[in-house]
Amino acid sequence: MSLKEEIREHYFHGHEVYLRHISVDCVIFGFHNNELKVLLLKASYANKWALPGGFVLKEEHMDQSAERILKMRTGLDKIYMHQFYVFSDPGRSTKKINQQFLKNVGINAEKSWMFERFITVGYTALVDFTKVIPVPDNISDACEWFSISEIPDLILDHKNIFDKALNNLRSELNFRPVGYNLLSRKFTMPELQKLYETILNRKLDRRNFQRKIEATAILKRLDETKKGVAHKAPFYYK
Amino acid sequence: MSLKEEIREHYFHGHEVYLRHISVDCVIFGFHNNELKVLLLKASYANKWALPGGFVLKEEHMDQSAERILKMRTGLDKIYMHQFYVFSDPGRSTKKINQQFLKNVGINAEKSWMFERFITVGYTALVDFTKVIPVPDNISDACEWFSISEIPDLILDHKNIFDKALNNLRSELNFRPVGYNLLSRKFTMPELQKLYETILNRKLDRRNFQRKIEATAILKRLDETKKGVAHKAPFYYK
DNA sequence: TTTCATTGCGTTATTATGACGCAATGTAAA
DNA sequence: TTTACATTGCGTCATAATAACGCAATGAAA
Repeated sequence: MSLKEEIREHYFHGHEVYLRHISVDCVIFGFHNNELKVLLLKASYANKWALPGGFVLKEEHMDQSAERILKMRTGLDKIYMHQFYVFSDPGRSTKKINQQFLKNVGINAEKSWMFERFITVGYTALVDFTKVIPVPDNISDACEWFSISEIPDLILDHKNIFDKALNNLRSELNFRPVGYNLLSRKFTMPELQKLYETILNRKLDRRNFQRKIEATAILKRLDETKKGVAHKAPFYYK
Repeated sequence: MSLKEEIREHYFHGHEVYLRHISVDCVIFGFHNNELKVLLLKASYANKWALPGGFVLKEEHMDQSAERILKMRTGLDKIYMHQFYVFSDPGRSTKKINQQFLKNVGINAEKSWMFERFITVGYTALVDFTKVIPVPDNISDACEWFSISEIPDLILDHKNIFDKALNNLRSELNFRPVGYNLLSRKFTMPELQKLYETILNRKLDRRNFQRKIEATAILKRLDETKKGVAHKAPFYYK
């Protein structure tokens, strides 16, 4: 099936496969070069970027939809995903953007389930940056990581969704040791601290940080040390 | 329009007014006689009880749907409602229960948007028990308060929804002074403490409790005292 | 060999939390 | 009228959690 046929199929018969009015948007966080990143898709039809999203199959749990979307965009499996908010502003109309998209690919449509109103559920995932192979979906031109300090223009209310996800991550970090899902299996304390500082957007005391992490998280210290600049840096893993 | 016609209208044409596949369920908490209560509807067609629920109008924000449902069941206006979770298990089929209901009222239907799968968003509200006038909806026989220690059999996954709401309330109470939305404008410290103890399901130290509340919440102490048994009980209001 | 940024492992001060003492109050019983 | 007593306001003290900082050891770079 050609891309155009796929799109036609989706717009004219997607409602036979997916639930109407409901979508899922994923805010996928990664960490690289001491920067917190988020995975975005290039929605060239709107000349903007977008969060990876999708729809809920008729017999599918929404958590599974989110995991399916994550898998398709990153290749990653069995990552814990967490719903954080429902966005239901009736003003978040996807109609215009879908019509523009169809026009671009040369499809005429008066009516489609995709023109109707959508309520979207936001999900977050914390992934190991190095394990991700970004794959755009078939209506996007690119799938790339963006530093959270340099988010481009996003379609619809995706900036709002992203902001809420980041706030959610920040508050969650305070009372759950969820951070090292963003790092590789092996990491040093300074690396973990840098990650926390980036997410929380403030400096932390090196010594207090180490104490607190060792108290709350179940980490195992390895004898191995890092080869780099100054002094030993024992490795930890979860 | 007769009730039967209303029901027929809802089952056969409701999807022209509401979004398909999406519902809202409200867990409305109150406090009375030193007990935490929840408002339930008698779904006699299933011989069980149910959370007050409803659907999302085509041009309505979901928060407004929840407020509309609250208003209809309690008469209360402008109460802050808070979404706490999306329930999307494909196993939560409303089809059977709706068919049973239609059979009871003597309507035949092969097809209806109400037979399709629903994803529901849970909302909580904390209300002043004394201000509520419970009103059943037109498919229920009663609307009553139940102590949370004596929840009857609930339809579908409503018990699960209720449990999640209660957990949500408990954890929220720890870091936000949200409790006195459940009390009248004027209340004493012992009353507020009893409320907290009921929600958290454990005893609290009287003196430490007072200290903490006065530290976190913006309460104003009145000169007025309670007429009752022993000693003065200064009144507070928010 | 020296320099120096970085790290591991501490101390001290401050604040938050939990457990409890005690005198004052005001209704109810004597 | 007097006494008893449950309850309240206001306090102390011990412990735990948090924040701020000292210092010697390390090991690559100068």
